[in-house]
Amino acid sequence: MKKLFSSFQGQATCSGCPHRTACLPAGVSSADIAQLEALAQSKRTFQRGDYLYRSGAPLKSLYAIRSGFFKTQVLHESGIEQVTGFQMPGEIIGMDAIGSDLHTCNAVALEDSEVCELPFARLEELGRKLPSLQRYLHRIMSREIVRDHGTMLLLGSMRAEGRLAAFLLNLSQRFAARGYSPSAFNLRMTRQEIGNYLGLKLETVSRTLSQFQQAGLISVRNKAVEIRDAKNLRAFFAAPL
Amino acid sequence: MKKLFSSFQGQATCSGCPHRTACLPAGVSSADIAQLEALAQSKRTFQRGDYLYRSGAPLKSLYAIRSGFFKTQVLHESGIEQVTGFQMPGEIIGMDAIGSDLHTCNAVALEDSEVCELPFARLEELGRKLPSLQRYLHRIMSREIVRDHGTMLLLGSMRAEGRLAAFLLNLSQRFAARGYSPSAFNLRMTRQEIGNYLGLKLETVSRTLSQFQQAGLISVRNKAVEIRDAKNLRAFFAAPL
DNA sequence: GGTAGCTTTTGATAAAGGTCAATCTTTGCC
DNA sequence: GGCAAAGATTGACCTTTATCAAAAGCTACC
Repeated sequence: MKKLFSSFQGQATCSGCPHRTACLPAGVSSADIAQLEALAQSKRTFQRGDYLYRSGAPLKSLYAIRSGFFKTQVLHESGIEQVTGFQMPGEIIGMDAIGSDLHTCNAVALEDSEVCELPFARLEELGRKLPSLQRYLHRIMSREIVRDHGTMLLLGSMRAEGRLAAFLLNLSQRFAARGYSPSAFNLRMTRQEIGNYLGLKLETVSRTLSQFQQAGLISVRNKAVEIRDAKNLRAFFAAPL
Repeated sequence: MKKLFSSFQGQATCSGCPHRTACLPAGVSSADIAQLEALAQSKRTFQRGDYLYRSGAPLKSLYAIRSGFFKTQVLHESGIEQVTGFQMPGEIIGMDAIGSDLHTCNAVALEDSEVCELPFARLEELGRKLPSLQRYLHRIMSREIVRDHGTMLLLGSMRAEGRLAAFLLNLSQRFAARGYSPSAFNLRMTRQEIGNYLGLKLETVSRTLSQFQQAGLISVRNKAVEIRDAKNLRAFFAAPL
């Protein structure tokens, strides 16, 4: 069989996964984990730039990120694109496709990554049998809606400083939730990608980061970021739009 | 029993509802409609400015809009707010609350309106019995995610003209889908609310509408809008951000 | 039916962020 | 290890949209 991208098929086990407390199993009662595990049978790997799925592709599965980083982007017919989010381990992606049975955005690996594949038809079916799984599925979809509302607030009501501050603090908090340092981490995306996500040009991202550094709020060197003054960074949430 | 806002309890019937083909029942096989109808037992009415729910309120129900118009808005601790959408008859709102069991935004009536109340616990339970309902619930949540991605694209990648053109065309298309004229309709929201939704100030909204009128693309007089040249309005989708 | 208070429009000015360009740094490949 | 390509920084300038202000149009309530 021909290999697509750099995918490889492997066995995924939730019980041994470091993200089991953040990922799907977190919402599923322990008695039912085995059935979920049976469903998440295959694991695929990706290299930087590989597509997990493309806009227009039929809905097959949801994907739990096991390692690595992804971005999702929507494309407009005019050629413009908008990054809609950055996803990290333990997060589930692909829910955009449920409404129309077609994916409506691209998901692209930002670094070498692994995902667990969750065939959606079987997930839905299993949800009918396991109320905890059904509930959890609803929860993660709702949370994506709430997250998107937060991004809309950023884009619609905050200036460049506020957007970037919120972005950095959000990454910090998500790293912390995974047991990594909340104050020192590496950005997996370029300034271009950050800017596209935040509705800013890459030059503005670069300038604003430099400005934060000047002010002693962070230190940046390329992709390496250290948050030095989270309190005052948080204070940038004020929106004179 | 004390009346909340201007609510009143009444009987909702899907079979006689003009929005049955757009609303929840559209996805539910006709044999199962009766069970859904039994669930949507109560109907509530609202006047302009009334809250359907508020941020922080516990999840109780989803709501199908039967008549009227709502806006949803998220609030930031700093006091800023962002309108996340405008909802019209046949649309379901309240899904923001499923993730945390608390509402994360306000829903406010823009004019006198009626909603059918769908108690969420019973909806979820019924979903386990009726695969078509389960599927439909998943679909509407996914569609809200996709809609939000579209709004993020507007906010992140388009200039004032593009945002407003997209906004008008989107309303047009949704009115058309409900059997109203796609070319002549009344805005239910103020310039202020449109601007808040689109990340623009009300003056910019007003100026851009005037500019569209000058160019012969639309005619506006207060809330009354007529789309005169949808083709060229569509051409404003180009994004020099 | 008149008046107070929104809402909308339009103008003048200012500020935020985009554009263009040059330079420097990092990364990846032969 | 060197070189090409991609990514990041910084500066000068310009466009877009916000801000402030004034006036006119609607709406609703007494």
